[in-house]
Amino acid sequence: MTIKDIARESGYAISTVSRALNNHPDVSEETKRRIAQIVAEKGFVPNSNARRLKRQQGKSIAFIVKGAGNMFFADMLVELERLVGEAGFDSVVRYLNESDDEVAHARQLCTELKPRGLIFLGGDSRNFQQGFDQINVPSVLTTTVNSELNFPNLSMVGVDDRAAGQLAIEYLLAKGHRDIVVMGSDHSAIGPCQMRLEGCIQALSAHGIAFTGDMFLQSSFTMDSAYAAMQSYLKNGGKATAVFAMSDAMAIGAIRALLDAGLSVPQDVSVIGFDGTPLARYYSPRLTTLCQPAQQIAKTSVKLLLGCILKGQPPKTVLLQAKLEPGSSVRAI
Amino acid sequence: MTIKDIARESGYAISTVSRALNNHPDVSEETKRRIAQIVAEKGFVPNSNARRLKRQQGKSIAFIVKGAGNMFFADMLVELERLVGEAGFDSVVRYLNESDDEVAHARQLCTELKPRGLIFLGGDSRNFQQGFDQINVPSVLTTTVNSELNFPNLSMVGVDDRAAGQLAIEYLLAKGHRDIVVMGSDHSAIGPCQMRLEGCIQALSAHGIAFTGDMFLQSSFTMDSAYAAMQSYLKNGGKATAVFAMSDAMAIGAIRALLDAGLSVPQDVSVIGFDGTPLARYYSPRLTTLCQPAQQIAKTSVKLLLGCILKGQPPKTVLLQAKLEPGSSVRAI
DNA sequence: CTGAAAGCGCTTACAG
DNA sequence: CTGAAAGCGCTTACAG
Repeated sequence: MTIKDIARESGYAISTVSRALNNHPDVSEETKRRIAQIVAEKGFVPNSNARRLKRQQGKSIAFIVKGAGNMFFADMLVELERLVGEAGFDSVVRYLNESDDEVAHARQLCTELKPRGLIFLGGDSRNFQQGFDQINVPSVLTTTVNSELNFPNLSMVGVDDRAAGQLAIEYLLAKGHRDIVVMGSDHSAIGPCQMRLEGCIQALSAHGIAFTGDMFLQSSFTMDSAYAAMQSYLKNGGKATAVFAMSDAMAIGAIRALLDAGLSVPQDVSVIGFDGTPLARYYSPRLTTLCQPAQQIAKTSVKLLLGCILKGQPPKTVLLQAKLEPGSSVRAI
Repeated sequence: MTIKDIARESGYAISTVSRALNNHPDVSEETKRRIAQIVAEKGFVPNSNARRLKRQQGKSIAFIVKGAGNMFFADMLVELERLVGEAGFDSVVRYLNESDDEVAHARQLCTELKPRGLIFLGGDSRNFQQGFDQINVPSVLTTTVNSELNFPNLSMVGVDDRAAGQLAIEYLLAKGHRDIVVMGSDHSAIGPCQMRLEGCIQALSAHGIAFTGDMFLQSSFTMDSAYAAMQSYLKNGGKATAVFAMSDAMAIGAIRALLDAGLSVPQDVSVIGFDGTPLARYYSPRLTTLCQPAQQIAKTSVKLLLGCILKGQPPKTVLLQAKLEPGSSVRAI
């Protein structure tokens, strides 16, 4: 079943059928209607390979996701796909490990798929600095903004990570905690973790507490990894009264390790997460967390991307604020 | 940069370049090497649209997922994508609502994308009975097996849902519970819920307990929906001492509702989940759950699918057993 | 082992 | 408003 069959069936030429299918302005309504009817009758769907070959570009947006197990990204992704779908784009998703080079993968994807746009969920600025200049489709780096990144086709949408890190620590300080530990991924990578950590350090030093290396627990953004990190911290005699984990998944992994060590949360140790995933509200204890405005991030990301693709608008950087959502995983001491 | 450029650059004809690119047997090693070198040098990647248009089929496997928020499916999907990726296939994912007709969507996807195979995560037998005969690519219905489904291109891999339902109830009965409530999605749909419920009813009646409609709480496979279902059950004076929820997400939603009503788990109410997602181990209380062998299901599904696609093997039905994983969300009374 | 040529199913100037 | 024709970048019989 091809456009040829529809042409024969309807009595119109192939080109007219094509135009009708694409809702081209200069086809009479009558013709459009008759062709639409036959198309519906036969259940015809245009071959997207042929279409893309001609158009020399797909109708797709590619998503590059760093960390397949990242709950926050997973939730975001569903929303993002819904939004681009509404705008008539297909979406293709590529999952990467946290350590993979997302920009190199994106370059490959571009030559392969010719997507109209790219959305990165998570990313390391160093990779962008090194290779993003070879990418020329409109892109948005979502959930991270780094002011050092400056490309004519890259928008950024995310929360103010430094302010959020500061907020987390100030909250714990206000609750009387002095012995605080921060859990994040590799902070030498220039990304949200580094920014959040900077905020932490700033807040701590404003209260006369010097940040030292043993106050940082390294973990990837998974429950398993956080569990292991917290377990080894405790084994080494760690005695913090509060933990700031840079994702809800990390927080949950850490809490499990605390519970398994016979400690309770928040009686013995307070824990604050990051992201504000639905799970934070459902976990027990209900997680105190820095809530990222996921809906707004998703909506803004898609809006900016479509603006670039469809209207040639310049890229933009949108910085949103994370909001502290109190749960019951932190207590005052 | 097209195959034409490579042809000019290398001095070979387009057709030879194409054959070299596809590692066709009757191209001399020497030629292959020289062409490979130029391809690497130029960073040439064949246009997959043109390729697919010619071949009249993609190199992709399509995944149809019912329920974007289903944690179990999400974890499965990552593993499935990894496996088909290793075998050299692309994967494309389509998320559907629980109420959508997955077979109708699959049909559309087939004409659009010409995938080599289909993997359904979740599915309603009625939809298959009605429309699957129009799908002719090798497919597997994963996480559900229904003996009434019989198609020459449909494999099924999943746990014995009836036995699993029985197991859950027998466990609760053995712990002394008599007042048990079952939470699942629409059980008039012919699917895993119905099968599990049948197992439940069988186990109950073997112990002299008649199953009545008020012992079933309907909910979709999300935390939110389970929360609402449990909340309204409690509001109506529900007094069960144990809940069997047909997914871990449901169990977590139900637990939150119990906690919010001032009840504690498992002291006041015991809860048993289903799936054995990683979260079950991390939740507190650690969830008692019927663990599906996700790795094995994924591996088997991909093996069967590739067998059908690559070697023309007939479809198979593989029934695995769920295993009760004790946590601390159930107590003996 | 290699080349010239047809054709996959569309879209889109160009003509009318 | 509609049609005839070229061509997107590949693959693959067919011929040599």
